Amino acid sequence: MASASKRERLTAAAQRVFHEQGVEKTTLADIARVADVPLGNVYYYFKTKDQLVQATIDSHAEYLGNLTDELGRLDSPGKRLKGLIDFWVSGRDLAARYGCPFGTLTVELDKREDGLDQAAGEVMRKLIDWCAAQFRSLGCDDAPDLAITLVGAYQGMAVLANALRDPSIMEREGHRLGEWIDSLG
Amino acid sequence: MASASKRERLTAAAQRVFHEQGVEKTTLADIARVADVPLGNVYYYFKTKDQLVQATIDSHAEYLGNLTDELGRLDSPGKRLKGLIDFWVSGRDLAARYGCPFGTLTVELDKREDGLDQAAGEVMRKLIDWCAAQFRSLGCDDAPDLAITLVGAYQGMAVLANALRDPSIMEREGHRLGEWIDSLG
DNA sequence: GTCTATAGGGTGATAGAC
DNA sequence: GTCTATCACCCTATAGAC
Repeated sequence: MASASKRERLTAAAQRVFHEQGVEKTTLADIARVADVPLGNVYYYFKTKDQLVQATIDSHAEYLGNLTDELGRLDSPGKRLKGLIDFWVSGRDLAARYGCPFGTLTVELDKREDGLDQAAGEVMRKLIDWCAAQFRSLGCDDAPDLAITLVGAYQGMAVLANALRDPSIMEREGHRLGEWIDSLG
Repeated sequence: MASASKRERLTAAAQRVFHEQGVEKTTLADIARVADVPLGNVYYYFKTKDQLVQATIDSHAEYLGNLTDELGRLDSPGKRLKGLIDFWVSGRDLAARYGCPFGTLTVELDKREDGLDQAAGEVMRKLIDWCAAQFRSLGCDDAPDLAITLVGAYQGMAVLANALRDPSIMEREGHRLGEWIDSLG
């Protein structure tokens, strides 16, 4: 179906350009050009720019859902958490240039109060809850706090890798987090 | 001097509004209104919007410089680092609503490549270097890495406190960081 | 469903009076 | 030094042909 394909191309383009330029600086013309769709046609698929932002949040949520589903097949909670860390580190070059694809979007949307900020926060909470479940399986009684520490460490290392334009920060911090997980199991 | 006062009012207004709304979404009219200065007059003090962004970065750098100078008077590196953590935690309510005042600015500017991104990165590096000096005084041989971990932990907790609109995250994480510092000394 | 043309509103920046 | 008026441009969104 050609229309579904165009919608997907627009969503993918929006996700990429929002990450590289930020939401506010990005124009619908930017997204239309990257998606190779005429500008006026964008409005057939998304009635407002905010709907493209919502589609981007949904896309991140779906991607994270698939990722945690896959990690869930690993046979121990420690392996699952370390698998998540490996995934984060594998994105170090992109994070060093444009920041965490989902974190920077969340930070930008959090300055608003129109619902899109909460939508992004819910996706973040879902990831934290998944981590907390793994820590609980490891036998930790302060699992929710440990989940905050883990996801916070990732968001923080992404901010610094981005600010200093240094992906190796994420390798070293990822390694440290891996040893931390091992020390808990 | 009235002109210096207006310049300061514009800088302070820019810093506040950039934090609350983000740089891209903020108009010069927003800043002029908050500073109580007529719109056209802004251009007498700052020839472009980017110069207001640069003034904001300089203001953050000066504030952080004053803070580390004050903390430097404490009589042990452990107290200095924990003093920095206390300062971070004391800003938890603002961070939960709008993120770290300097971190969110850096994240937004890092999507550019016009020099303002590097200017923000240098201020972040200065803070990390100060922390590294404290860890060195504590006798740690991987002081630079520990500094990255500490500042990264702060940036990360600020992102999560903001995304989840929960300042208590910064209290708990701040407490954890304090115990971590104690365990090193 | 697809696309062109354009409306309508707002933005950064400037010219020039005082 | 201070401020008003306004330009020139760009953006989101719509109307309507095909």
